[in-house]
Parts: sequence; C-alpha cells; structure tokens
Amino acid sequence: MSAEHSFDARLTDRKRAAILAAAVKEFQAKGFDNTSMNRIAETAEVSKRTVYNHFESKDALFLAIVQELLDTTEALPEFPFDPEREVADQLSENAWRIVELFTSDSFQGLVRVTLSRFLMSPQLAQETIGDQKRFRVRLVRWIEQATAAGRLKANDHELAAAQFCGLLESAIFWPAVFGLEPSPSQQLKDDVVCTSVEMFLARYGIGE
Amino acid sequence: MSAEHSFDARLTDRKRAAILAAAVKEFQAKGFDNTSMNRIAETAEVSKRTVYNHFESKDALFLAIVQELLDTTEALPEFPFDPEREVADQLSENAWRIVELFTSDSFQGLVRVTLSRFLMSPQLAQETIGDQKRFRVRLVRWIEQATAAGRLKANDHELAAAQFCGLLESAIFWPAVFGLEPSPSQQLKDDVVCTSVEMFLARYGIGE
DNA sequence: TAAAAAGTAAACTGATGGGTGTAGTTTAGC
DNA sequence: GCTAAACTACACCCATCAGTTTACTTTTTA
Repeated sequence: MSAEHSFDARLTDRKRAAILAAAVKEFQAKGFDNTSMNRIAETAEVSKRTVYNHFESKDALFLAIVQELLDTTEALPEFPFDPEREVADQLSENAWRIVELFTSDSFQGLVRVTLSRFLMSPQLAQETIGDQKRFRVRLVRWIEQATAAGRLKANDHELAAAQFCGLLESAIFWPAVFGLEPSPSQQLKDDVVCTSVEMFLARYGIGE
Repeated sequence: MSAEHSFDARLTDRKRAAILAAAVKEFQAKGFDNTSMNRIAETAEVSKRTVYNHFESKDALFLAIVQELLDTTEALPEFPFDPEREVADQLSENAWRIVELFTSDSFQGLVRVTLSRFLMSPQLAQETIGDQKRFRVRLVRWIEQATAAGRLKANDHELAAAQFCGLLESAIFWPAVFGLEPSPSQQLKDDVVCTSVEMFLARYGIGE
C-alpha cells in the first residue's frame, strides 16, 4: 500500500501541523498561561517529547503560531489610488477588504491569542499586533494619493485612516473579538461599510 | 502623640487599601497569571496571611479590584438631549467626557487588567468591560432623543453610537491601551473630537 | 534491508505558586 | 491594663507545569 490516507506529507510534517493546530486551538480557548504543553500534546495526539522536538519551548511554539497567522493575513494586496475610478467606489472596496479580514477566523484567532498574551508588554505587542497597522498603512497611502490628486481634503492622513478604521472596528471587529456576535450578518456589514464611507466622505470628500 | 501620620483610618483599613493598591499595580504591570500573592503581599508591605485575611482568594482579590475601579468610573452623569442647545455643541461636550474617561488612569487600569484576564471568557468580559457600554447607553439615548426631536437623522441608533465611539476610540483609546502614546496631547484630543463631531454630523445631522 | 531519523510512553526533576497552620507580637477598644 | 481582633514570620502542603531522561518502536531513506 502506497499510503493509508497520507495524501498530505511526511509524517513529520503532519505531526508539526497537528501541534500547531492544537496549540492554536488551546491558546485561543484558554489563553497562553492556562494552556499546558501536556494538554497541547494530548490534543495534537502526539507525544510530549515530539512537541519539544519541533519547538524548543512554549514561547517558541507561541511565536511560531503568531508568525504563521501573520503570514496568513500578510497576503493583502496593495491598494493604490486609481484616478479613473470614483473615490466612494474605491473606498468601499477597501472597506470590504478590511471587514473581511476582521471577520476572518484566522485574524480573529491571531488577535485573541496575541492580545491576551501581549497586552502587558507594549514592545512585543507592537511587533506582533503591529499587523493591525499594516493594512492601515495601505489606507494611509491611498488617502495621501487621493488627497494629492485633489479628490479628498484630509490634513492629517494618519488620523483620517485611523478614524475610518475606527468606524469599521467598533461595529464589526471588537464585538467579534469579545464574542458578542459570532459572525456579523451580511446586512450589518453592508450597513457599516455604507455609512462609514458616507461619513468619511461627508467630512473628507470633495463634492463630486 | 496622637498619631504619627495616620490621618487615614484604622490600621486594618490602611492594610486593606495597601493590598488593593499593590494588587492593582502588580496586575497592571504583569497580568493576573504572572502576579503571585507573595509578590502582592511584599509590595503591599503586608504579610501574606493578612492578604488572605482580607480576601478569600486571588480571584476574590481580583474581583474586588475590578469592582472598585468600576465604582470609580461609575459616577458618569446622565446626558439628556437639550432642545435649547445646538446639536454640535452637545455632541462635542459628550465627546469630551468620553475622551476624558478614556484617558483617565483609572479607566486605563481597569481595561488593561480586565482585558487580559477575561478576553477568553466573553461572559465575564461583558459584565466587566460592559462598563464601556454603560456610557454608550447614554449616547444612544441622546441620539434617540435628538432624532425624535427632528434634529438628527439616524436609523440605527446603536450603530450610530458605536460609530461615534469608534471614531474616538481608534485614535485615543486603543493607542493608549497599547502604550503607544502614554497620554495623547491636548492638540490630538482637540482634533479628534472636532473631526469626529464633524463626521458624525455630516452623516447624521440636519443642516442647521 | 539496515542504519538514521522521528515518534512514543511514562516516570522524573525542579521550580513556582495558591493557600493553610501555627505561634507569637501588635493594635484597638473598653 | 486587659482582652479580642488583627498582623507577622515562616514553615509547610499540594497541585501544576515546563522541560528532561530513558528505553523502546515506527518511519524514512539510501
């Protein structure tokens, strides 16, 4: 028999993946401090020693997870200003991307796990959660370009971007993080994107 | 000598206060799990046994702190809509109150401590951080009243309130929580309140 | 097919930390 | 001043848990 059901990869790789998956699950469920390596090994259906063969320490395992999740959410495309398209249009599209990111399981996982661990150490938090800034940078650039093209009137581009994100976050992101609404309805997302764009343009837009 | 410098109270009460203060300090600095009762006793300059004489357990101590901090931030006044005053005026005032709350040390302390502990248990997090909702309720009511009075055009009052708070939070509150800017400048606060009110009214206001 | 690489089970170490028990000292209040 | 309540120092119990060791089996690979 060539393989039982190991369409996947070498055993070693499968074990590694199982450990990461188990760790994500446990860390998310109970937090870093309240998750033991024994438990992770158990959940991964792997011997404890194997966990330590793959990851030097609990911290190393944690960082590997954060890195993996960061990589997952990394692949957001650039979003340059397009002079040919309507401002509202582009902003809506950008808003949708952000909302989708916010509500994606992987990003939620990242935030929950990381937030609880690094709330106390701003340094580390910045390096990891700094991810949250990463898409904001794109938005800032877009706002800058749009302003330069005379299609927006924003003085403080950073602030404008922060505010736009804030509009989306307060209604979509944070409620989800705190488990109020498991996943916001399409209806709500629609409303939020819509009114956010309207509000933003009401303040920073040029009557087009 | 009537008293050395014990203008305060009975020794017992001073001890209790010292324990609470030490616990707040330690929990804020290192989080719940990474703070030992030994350390708290040490910081409070109190014997460990005394800590346990005042508080049944580490959890009890934690809850006492949360309660105390909640009480501190509890005393926010009602904010009814006043038909005699300009809408922008009232909204600005409300925004200022919220910003002041956000940047107050006691509130920051509450959030840091509570967030890190209860991020994993939405139930508890809601009851405690739900405080954050408490002022939002006032804002929701204000928006409702203003809308009823024909001075605003908001369909979803909850959403509108969330968005307004989001505008303030993303620029003031969260950066402070994550220790980026220890305390935002008066200038920034001004800008944020100003543009937030403008944005909000641009969308929900009636051209007055 | 044999050696090298990876996995397993389970007992173990060492440290931490919540919480208790005790015996003796200090403070409060009558 | 004397008693009860509160505080202190410190040893102690016990559970948890990160990480290790050992002796052995399975998988990979060349």
